[in-house]
Formats: sequence, structure tokens, C-alpha cells
Amino acid sequence: MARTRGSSGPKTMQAIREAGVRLIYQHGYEGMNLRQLAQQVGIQAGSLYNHISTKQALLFDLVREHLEQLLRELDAALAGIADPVERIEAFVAFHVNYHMVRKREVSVVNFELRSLEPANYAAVVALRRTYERRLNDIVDAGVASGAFAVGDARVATFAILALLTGVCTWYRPNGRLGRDQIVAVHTGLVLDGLRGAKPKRAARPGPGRSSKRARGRARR
Amino acid sequence: MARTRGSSGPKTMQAIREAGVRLIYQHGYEGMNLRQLAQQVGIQAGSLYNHISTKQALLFDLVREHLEQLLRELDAALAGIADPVERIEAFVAFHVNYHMVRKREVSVVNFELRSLEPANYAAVVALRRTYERRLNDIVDAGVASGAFAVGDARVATFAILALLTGVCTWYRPNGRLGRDQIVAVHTGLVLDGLRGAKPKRAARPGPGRSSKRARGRARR
Amino acid sequence: MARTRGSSGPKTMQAIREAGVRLIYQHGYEGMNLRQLAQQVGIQAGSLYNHISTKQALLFDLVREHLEQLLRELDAALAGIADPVERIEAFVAFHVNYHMVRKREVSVVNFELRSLEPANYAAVVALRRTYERRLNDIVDAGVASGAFAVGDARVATFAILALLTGVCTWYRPNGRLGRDQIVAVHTGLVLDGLRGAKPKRAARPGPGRSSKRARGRARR
Amino acid sequence: MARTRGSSGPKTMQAIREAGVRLIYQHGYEGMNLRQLAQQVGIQAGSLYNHISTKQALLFDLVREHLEQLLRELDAALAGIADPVERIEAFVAFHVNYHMVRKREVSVVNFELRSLEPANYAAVVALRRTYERRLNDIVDAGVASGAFAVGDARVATFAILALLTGVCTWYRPNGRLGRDQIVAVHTGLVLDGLRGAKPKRAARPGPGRSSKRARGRARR
DNA sequence: AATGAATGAGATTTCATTCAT
DNA sequence: AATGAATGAAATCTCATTCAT
Repeated sequence: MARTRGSSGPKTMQAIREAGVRLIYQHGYEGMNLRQLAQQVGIQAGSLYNHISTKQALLFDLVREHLEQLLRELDAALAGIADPVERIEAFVAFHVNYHMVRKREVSVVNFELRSLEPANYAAVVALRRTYERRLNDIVDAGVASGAFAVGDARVATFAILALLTGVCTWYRPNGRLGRDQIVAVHTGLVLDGLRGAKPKRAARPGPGRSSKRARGRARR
Repeated sequence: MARTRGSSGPKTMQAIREAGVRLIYQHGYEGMNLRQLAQQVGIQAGSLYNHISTKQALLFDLVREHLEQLLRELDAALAGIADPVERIEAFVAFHVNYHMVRKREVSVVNFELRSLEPANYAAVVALRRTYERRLNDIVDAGVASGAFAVGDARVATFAILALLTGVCTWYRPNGRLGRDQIVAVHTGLVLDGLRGAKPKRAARPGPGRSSKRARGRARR
Repeated sequence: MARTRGSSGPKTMQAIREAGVRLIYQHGYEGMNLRQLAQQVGIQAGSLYNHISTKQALLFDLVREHLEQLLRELDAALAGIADPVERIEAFVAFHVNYHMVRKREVSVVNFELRSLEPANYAAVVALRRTYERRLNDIVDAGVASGAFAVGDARVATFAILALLTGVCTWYRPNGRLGRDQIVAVHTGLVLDGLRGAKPKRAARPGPGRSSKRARGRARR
Repeated sequence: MARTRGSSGPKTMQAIREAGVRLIYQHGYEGMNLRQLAQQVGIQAGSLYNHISTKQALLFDLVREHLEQLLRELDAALAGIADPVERIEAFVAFHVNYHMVRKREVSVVNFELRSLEPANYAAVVALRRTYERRLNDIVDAGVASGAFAVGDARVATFAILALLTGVCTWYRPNGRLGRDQIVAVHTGLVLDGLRGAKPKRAARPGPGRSSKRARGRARR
């Protein structure tokens, strides 16, 4: 007899989360409204408040949970790897894959932080810093071991993150390149950047400013 | 003689533009409201409509004008340079500097497109594609000449743009590094990525400054 | 137990409709504002939007529903009557009574059509045409049977409608004449007009009725 | 040096009047806005105030002037005619022609009175009453002379006005009927109504359902 | 846990009117 | 007599949130 309409039971919260990410990704936090959200979940707007406390709390929840999961999965992906080059490779593979598979969640995390209230913002930025530090530590270790040569480790860290994160702005699941290829290309770019390139003309002084070698791929 | 109320004259539109970029940068398009904007300009909210037709039209205007200016300035920066390596160097220097100096305008262009109505969105994306094509063409030319070796020119183009554009998310005018240093670091990263790196231990010969850009310092 | 704030329940929509007709009658569609309307209903202006979608939609709703009801009631009033004279009598009685009893609704329907958006306007005009056609058909039937003699059935139709509808502009419930008397006067005027009058005092017995056609001109 | 844009000189006020009537006819007084009006005149909205004092004053002006002209022209049309029937004919011809030729002005006068402020409203209604009295007096005179037989002279007056005024709601300059024909038809209708019709074929046999209507009384 | 109707604050936009030039 | 930019009030509409049921 009971309730005839809309979603129900313990699945509702999950549905809210998923629709929330989707809508925030499409319209931004400010641009999303709770009536839309409720409609996608299949309930009335007022009913959302049986599951969330405020719109802001929903955003914070989504962002924090995804950052925590990101960190957990990163640590799992790096576990047991010691060599900086291999750790970088693992990091790139993990980060790029995660950003392709969960591009919506990631975009929300990256672009909607400004809508967080100060306290929430601080908590989230701390998590993000932790993630950045993982990469920064690898770069530092590689520099220390002589595997990498970078002008500035901090800038390099940001640059790598920007480079790798950029993938979630253009990746399409059925695009020209498969995920493995995209990972390979980015791994090549990052490692090349971290090692420093061999001067093109190397030891031979001649004018020949060129020499064709598809080395990025070759090295893979 | 002079008008007594509020701001006035031909400077109002310029003030609206500037305050608009500032506020959209801070709060996003949806998060900005016209009362704030009017207040920053020093007029009443309704008076904005002597200068703009709608809030949406203001966003479109700001985005389009900045993309057009970006293109004009890029073309000026590349004018007269033929060699792909030098063109890349010029591109990086221009792009990074522009993104440091006008980080707000750039952020608005990059993050607020989703708030454009379909027709406006299409127009803006076309402009952005034109800009991307400039870089893509340089990469292609470099590959053709043998100066570059990349796995996939299109992905490389996106990767470089993401890398370089990322700078506007963390750059602070009085930060640790000066603008020239940041440009140098990024030039190094991009050229290394495009050329393919020398395998790490390769017996790197002498100082061999490959080009007039300050890469030596960056890599050090 | 009961709700504490404002009006509520399924009666609100009805209250909106009634207050809407009243206010549009008084101030016109453009002249009415939703604050007034909400106040008369006993809710906040924003709460109206739990019941209507836009102000325009409210007008359309009111107009369409009243035209549909008008048609339904007319058809009920004419049901089972075959003779054109009797159908005219029934039409006049119905129309005049309706326009006296619901003069506000009728005025809204007649005067506020120009405020309807094109699509809504078209729908409403179609309904009104249907109503006009009912009268036109009766006139045609009377002309065919020889009961009526009119110069032009279409003009006569419009003239009768104007004549009968005019009553709603001056009728006051407690005026000098009762509703039955007003109906009787109009029935007389219409039938006289449709049959063609006997020249007053005529003095000439003959068949009289000078000519059923455009007598005005002839007399000129 | 002198003025380069827009209309000018003594013709501006006339242009405002004409555009004002047109726009009020189309959108109603409340629905018309002064920017539209200014645009049709070819000046800026602010410049209107060199010619009018307020929007309300413009409406009052338009309405009053047209009513005064209507009265003047009516009196000219009736001058020198003594016989009630001929006076009615003259009245009908004048009124219908005026309402066909100036349907916009007339509609404004008829439908926009509710937007007049009380003082203006009173002045205008007084003028309109004067006009109605002209017709009422003719009807009374005809009844006194035995030329007309109406149930109630006052109702008949309103009915005739409604009937004749209705023409301005459907008349189109290039319609099926010419102005003369329309005048003729209405003259016939009015005279028939005023005189009382001769029962169609007299001595109507049959069961005669006609009698439940209170017509006998009305015509008495 | 859901509904549906309400609140109240605030958003964008409109508009008559003013006024220095 | 015209302009163009301003005011300030008010309009329609949106939306997060509350709450009796």
C-alpha cells in the first residue's frame, strides 16, 4: 500500500550523489538547483532534506569523499614501488586513468571549490595538498637520486598535475585514442620533461639542427 | 556643471567589463549577481541595462572579446618567425605570460563557457579552436621538419595547452618565481616533451646551449 | 495540526483563479501585478508559482477555461431546440444572462486577448470563432427558412454579438431593470432586427415590408 | 552643429500622438512603454518629456481630444435635421463611419478609461455621457413622436451604442463589405429595433412556442 | 521517507522619470 | 528640443528551505 511514487529506501542517497555530480558538472554548483536534482532522483525537492542537510553540505560531501577516495586509490597504486621513475609511471597511469574514468567527479572537485564555505574550503584544500605532496615527493626523490633534472620541483609538480588533469577536459570514451595510448603519451611527456631532453644536436656541432626520431613512442 | 549622481560617461562600460571579469572570476557567472556588479561600478543595478542587454550578453561579450584579443596578440607574437622550435618558444612565452598577466580573464574564458547559451557557446568554441589550431600547426610543422617527435600531435597539443594554461591557477604576482623563470621552466618542459628526452645517463656532453632561450637555467 | 502559514490545500488554485479574474477585470492583464494577486489569495507572491507557471499562462488558462465553459453551457441551452426563432430566443437568453452573471470573466475574455502570446491567442480565437459560428448558423438557418431577413448574415451575427455583449459593460446587479427584463428587451431588439421591422404606423396596409435587403441605403 | 538625429520641430508632438494611439491600441496603456513610443517617433525616451508631462497626461490628452472631436463632428452631422428617424439615420451613419475610420482612437477611448486617474476619468466620463445623451435624446424624441416603440429608452440607447460601436472590433478596410454597405446594414438593424418588427408572416399558426419569452412586456 | 504547499529573500529585468549637457 | 546616462521603484520569477501531513 505504502508509498507509490518516486525512489525510496537506502538507494535514494546514492541516487542523489550521482545526480548531484552530474548536475554540478553540467551547470556548476550555483547553476544547479535542487528541483532539478530532485526530479532526476524521482522525488520532490522537499524530500531531499530527508537525506541532505543543505545544498552546501551536499557539495562538501561529494568533494571530500572523492578526494579521500582519490588518495586511497593513489596510495594503493603506489604501494610497494620504490624507484622514482616507476613511481612516476604508476602515478601518471593512475592519475590519467582516474581522470578519464571519473571526469565528472574530478571536474567538480577542481572547479567548484570556490563555492565551498571557508571552513569546508579549508578542509578540502588540505586534502588536495596532500595529494599534490605525493607527487611532489616523488619528484624530489627522483631529483635526489639523479633520475630527474628539473628547474624547480614545485613548478614541475604543478605543471605535471595541470598536464595530466587536462585530460579530463577533452577525453571522450569513444575517441580516437584508447585509454592505454593516452596514458602512454602522457607518461612519455612527463618523463621527458622530468629528465630534461638531450640537446637536439648533441655532441656534433654541425648545423644540422634536426634529426628525426619518434623517441617518445620508441621508449615505451 | 557635472553630473551629480553615480558614475557616468563613456567610462561606465569599461568599468562594467572590468568589474564583471573580476566578479565572475571570484564567484562564477551564476554566482555573480548584478547588484554586486552595479555596486562595484558605482551605479544602480537597473542602470546596468543602459550598457548591457542581459547578463548572458555580458558574459558572451567578455569571453569573445578576450578570445579575439588573445588571437590577435598571439599572431603578433608569432609574426615573422618561421622555425618550429622558435615558434614554439614564442608560443610558450606568449601564452604563459598572457595567462599570468590576465589570469582572471583567462579563467573566465576557460571555466564559464558552460554558462553560455548554445549559440554563444558555439561561437566561442570556434574561436578557441582557432587558437588551438595555431599550436597544433606548429607541432605538425615541427614533426614534419624532424625537430619534434611526438606520439600523437593532437594529444600533444592538448597536453601542452593544459600544461601552460595550468599556470593561471597557481601563479601569484609576488610568488617565489618571476615571470621569466616560469616561462623558462615551461619552455623547457614543452621542448623536452616535444623532442623526446635523452635517456638519463647518456653521457651528456658539455654545456651545449641549444637555443637562445634560457633553458639552461631552467634545467639547472 | 493544521498548517499555520498562509492559505493552503487544493482551494488555493481556485482562489487564484477567482482573484485573477477580479484583478484583471479591474486593472487589465498588464495592470494587474502578482503581488496584488498573492495578497488577495493570502500567500506570498513567490508561492503563486506552486500553482501557475507564468502570469501569461494564468491569463491563458482563465480565458480558455471560460470560453470552453461558455461553449458547453451554450450547447446545453440550445439542445433540443430546432426552430430558428426559438434557437435565437434561447441564444439571446443564454448569452445575455451569462454576460450579466459573469460580466468579469466575459470582459477579461473580450478585452485581454491582445495580451496573449501568439500561440495562445490563436487557440483562444479559434474557440471564440466556434462560439460565433453557433449564432451564425442559427441566423443562416432562419434566413433559409424565411423566418429572418437580413442584409448580411455575417454582419448581422457580429452586430448581434456586439449588441448582446455590450450588456456586460453597463449591467449592475441592482440596477433599474431585472435580468429578465433586460433579456426581454434584447430579445425584442434582436428579433426585430432579424425579421425586418414593420414601418411604424405605415398607414399603408399592403404587404409592407419594403425590401429585405440593404434598406438603409434604399432609404437614403 | 545642430541636431542631427531623430525627429524635430513642431511635428514631434503630432508624431507622439499618432504613435501613442497606435501603441496603446496594440498593447494597452499599461502595456505600452515610453521607449517603444520614443523609438517610433524617432527620438530618445527622455526627449518625450519636452512634449508631454507624464505618460498619464498623454493618455488623458488623447482620450479627451478624441471625445471632443467626436462630439463636434456629431453635432455637425446632426445639424439641421429635425425628424427623429432622420436624426437616427444620421447618427448611425456618422457613428459607424467614425468607428470604422478611426477604430484605433475609438478603441483607446473605450477600453483604456480604467487606466485614467480618478480626476481624469471623471472628466472623460462626463464627455462620454454627453455623447450618449445625444442618442438618448433622439430615441426619446422618436418615442414621443410615435416613430419608435422601445421597451426602455435607456437600455435601447446602450444597446444601439454597443451594436454600432462593435463594428470597430471587426471592421477591416479591405473586407468583404464596403463602408456604405456596413452603414446600411446597421441603419436597418437599428431602425427595425426601434420601430418594433412586424411579426414575420403574421398569423403564424402552429403551436407557437414563442410565448414563454417576456417579449410582449418588453416591447410595451 | 515522501508529498505538496508555503516562505522569504533575492535574482534579473523593466520602466517612468530626471537631468547635465 | 534632443541626447544619453542615471535613478529608484517595482515587476516577474527563482530557489533553498521548512513543515504539516
